[in-house]
Amino acid sequence: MSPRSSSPPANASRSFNGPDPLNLRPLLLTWYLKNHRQLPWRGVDSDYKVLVSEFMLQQTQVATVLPHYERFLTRFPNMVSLAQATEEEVETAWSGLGYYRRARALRNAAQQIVSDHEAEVPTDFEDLKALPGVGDYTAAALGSIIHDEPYAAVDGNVMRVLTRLFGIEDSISNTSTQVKLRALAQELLEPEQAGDWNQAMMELGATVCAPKKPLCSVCPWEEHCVAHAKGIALDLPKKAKPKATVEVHRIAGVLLEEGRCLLTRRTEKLLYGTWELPGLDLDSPEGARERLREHLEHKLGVEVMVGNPLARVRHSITHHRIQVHGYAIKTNPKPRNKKNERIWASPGDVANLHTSSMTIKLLNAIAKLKG
DNA sequence: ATCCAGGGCT
DNA sequence: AGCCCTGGAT
Repeated sequence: MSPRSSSPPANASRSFNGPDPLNLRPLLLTWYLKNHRQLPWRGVDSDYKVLVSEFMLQQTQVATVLPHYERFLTRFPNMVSLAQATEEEVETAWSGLGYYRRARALRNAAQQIVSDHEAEVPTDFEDLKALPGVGDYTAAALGSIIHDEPYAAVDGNVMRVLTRLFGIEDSISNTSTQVKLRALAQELLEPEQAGDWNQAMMELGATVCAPKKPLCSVCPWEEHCVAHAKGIALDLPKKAKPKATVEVHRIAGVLLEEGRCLLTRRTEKLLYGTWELPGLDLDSPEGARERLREHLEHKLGVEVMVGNPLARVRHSITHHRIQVHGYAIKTNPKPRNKKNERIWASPGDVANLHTSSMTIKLLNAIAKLKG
């Protein structure tokens, strides 16, 4: 056994062992300035645009966000227009993006920014975190990108970069690991260029330090990366096992009349409040027809006849695997529109309602059938 | 068809 | 710790 107690770690002032920030920083920043993607919210002098982009980018990848971002900005061009919009208007503009709570939070955040911060995204970390829908990550992203405040932003990309760079094999599902990674990110941060630094970390994670196909040969940190040296990059980050999936059968009634389809408001927790074809969620498809008939007669208050299955689509939400069964329905008499509950919607109307991708998929399947 | 990426709230 | 959505990769 060789004695090792006599030599303290070279980086004793830091909470981690491994590459030195002073070496790492210029490598990443140079790489970023040369290689980053041109995105519509990058390099703009608009706190509002950054705010909208950060909310959309929560749990959502750039490619998915892009088309929604442009539409949303056209619809709500500035902080005040968003603050003054109704919840319904904002949800509609958010349709298809998912995690609809974010749309409501964003509107509420805009209202708070207008009323408490003179319509400008605040600078102080606690003020940022006090905004609805803003947690540690988003507060740091907004503060650094808009105001160049030295807050380290740690999202999933950054956690992947850090666990690989330092060869951290603890599960990132543990809160304690996340705390450790945030501290690490804060020490690594280039405090003079926090906005570029955070975006560089995320850009590296998104484009080079990818989950399945890391492009180590073009990584500015290749020679410093512990996981790369050990050949375990693909094994990191470690995370907890996902929950088992639950089967859900959505039994929906297709009421068609002169090119219009009857939609009602969803009352189940999943996708709550979105407009959809009327029906019910079941654990199994047993007795679907009869259950649907009872449900619709109760819900619509008319006599209901359930016909043939018209279409079937699949949709997965988190750990729910949903099979949507659409049955042809005849009623007597025809149910009437009812404000905020029932609407006979043309395809054009559907675009102006708060819907989910599940419903759009089913409507598309039916439209294809009918030609 | 399945797997998996991606933050905040309660 | 459990819950929420969509789409791209495989």
